[in-house]
Amino acid sequence: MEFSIQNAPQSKTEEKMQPKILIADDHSMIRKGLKLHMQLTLGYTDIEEVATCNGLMKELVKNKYTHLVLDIILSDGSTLEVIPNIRRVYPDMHILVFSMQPAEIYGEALKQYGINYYLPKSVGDEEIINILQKFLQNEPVVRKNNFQHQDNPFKTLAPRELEILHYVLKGSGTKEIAETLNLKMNTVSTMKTRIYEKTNAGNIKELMELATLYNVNY
Amino acid sequence: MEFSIQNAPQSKTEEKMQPKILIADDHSMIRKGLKLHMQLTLGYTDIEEVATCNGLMKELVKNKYTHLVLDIILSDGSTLEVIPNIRRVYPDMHILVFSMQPAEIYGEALKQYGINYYLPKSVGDEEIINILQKFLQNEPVVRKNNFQHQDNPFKTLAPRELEILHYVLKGSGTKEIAETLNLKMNTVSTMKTRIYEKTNAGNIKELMELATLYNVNY
DNA sequence: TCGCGTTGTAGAATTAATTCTATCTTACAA
DNA sequence: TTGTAAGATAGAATTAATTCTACAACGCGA
Repeated sequence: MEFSIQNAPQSKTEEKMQPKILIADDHSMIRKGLKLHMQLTLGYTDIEEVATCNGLMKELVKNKYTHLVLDIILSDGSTLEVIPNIRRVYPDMHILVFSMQPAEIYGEALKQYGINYYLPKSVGDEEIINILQKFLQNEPVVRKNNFQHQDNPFKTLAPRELEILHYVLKGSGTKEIAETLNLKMNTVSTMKTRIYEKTNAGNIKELMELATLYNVNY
Repeated sequence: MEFSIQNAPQSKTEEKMQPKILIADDHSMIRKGLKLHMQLTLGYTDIEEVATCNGLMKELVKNKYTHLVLDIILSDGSTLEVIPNIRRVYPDMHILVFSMQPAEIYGEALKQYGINYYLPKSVGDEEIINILQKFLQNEPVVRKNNFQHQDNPFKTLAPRELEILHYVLKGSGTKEIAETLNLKMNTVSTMKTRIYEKTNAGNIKELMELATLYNVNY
């Protein structure tokens, strides 16, 4: 995961401007926590909050914001759906995604959208404040990319493995797959093992998440 | 869902005591939000926080608390697992569960554990403060049980079954779950069977989809 | 063209998981 | 208050799944 490149400040004017911050999250306590923390600990005062994608878009046309803190999943949809629109209309907007999902899952997608700040909700208080501070001062965040799957992990799967994958993702059991494809169970097991190795998934859940992420419908 | 019965204050002494509050949640921003809000808005000052079940139990023996605010799922397990222990050792403890799960799912289980306060994270700021206030003043909370979703297949699950479900949805295997919860594999299997029966799910995929649909996720 | 990694397949051995049955407890309705 | 259902737990038997090993076929780079 690579989050080190950061948008340069667009102009002298903006650089001096106090950030105007908008938080979008469907949990009011997260919004309050972020807001109070930014106000009390970091000293930023100009902070608004919304709970929905709809509210987010409305608020954006109503006021000029410089920084957005977005959760991914809101009650009326995913911000992933609206980020491209936001990017189109406000190309200079600074966006930080603050989500429950681990960075590995959405990192790829977010990079494509030019999102350089990603903060998992699970990290500690100090780190949150630390990253937020950098974000609001438009400082780049350097992330150690201790492990990166630059590439779609499914593209290394052999044809038969993809076939097996299809049934696995459908929820079929080993025996059932073996019967359907006229194979021995150990054959199917072997291929399942290879699928898990190649995708680095640790269990069905992870495999399904990866498949969703990379749009592997098969 | 019926949350109207409330523990009576245990004694005159306790009634006058300032509540000593412990928050358990795995998201630091939720903890901070709750804490700051309780301090700034409600004026309670004696508030500690922990992130794990383990930390929760340790903190409970270290200090005498009167009120607990608990998320259900922490990184090292479900508080459903420790609530019975807490109840045994501290029968008078006031407990409020503050969770992402809809009340319909866990409500039954929590009622069995004598938890009378349930607060979904999705509700608004004002309501959170309102319920928290009542909780901390040991006032009963009356809930309108006008909720739909009679057909929610998860609401028929027993407490232990919900616990098992949690691990199943995480992708854990039967053996792993058995070891984690100190059970025999056949016990876990039996409960998995019941979960599948009650939810009418035919395989893990369907179970996960149902869980997503009904918002029963970690 | 040779060799080596990948693919597709299984046998044998082993381990994980389920099923079927049963016990004990508790809650609850008759 | 008593019988019955639901819940939580396993033992024994059985079945499903994995692992470890192997091997033939294919493809491709040196």
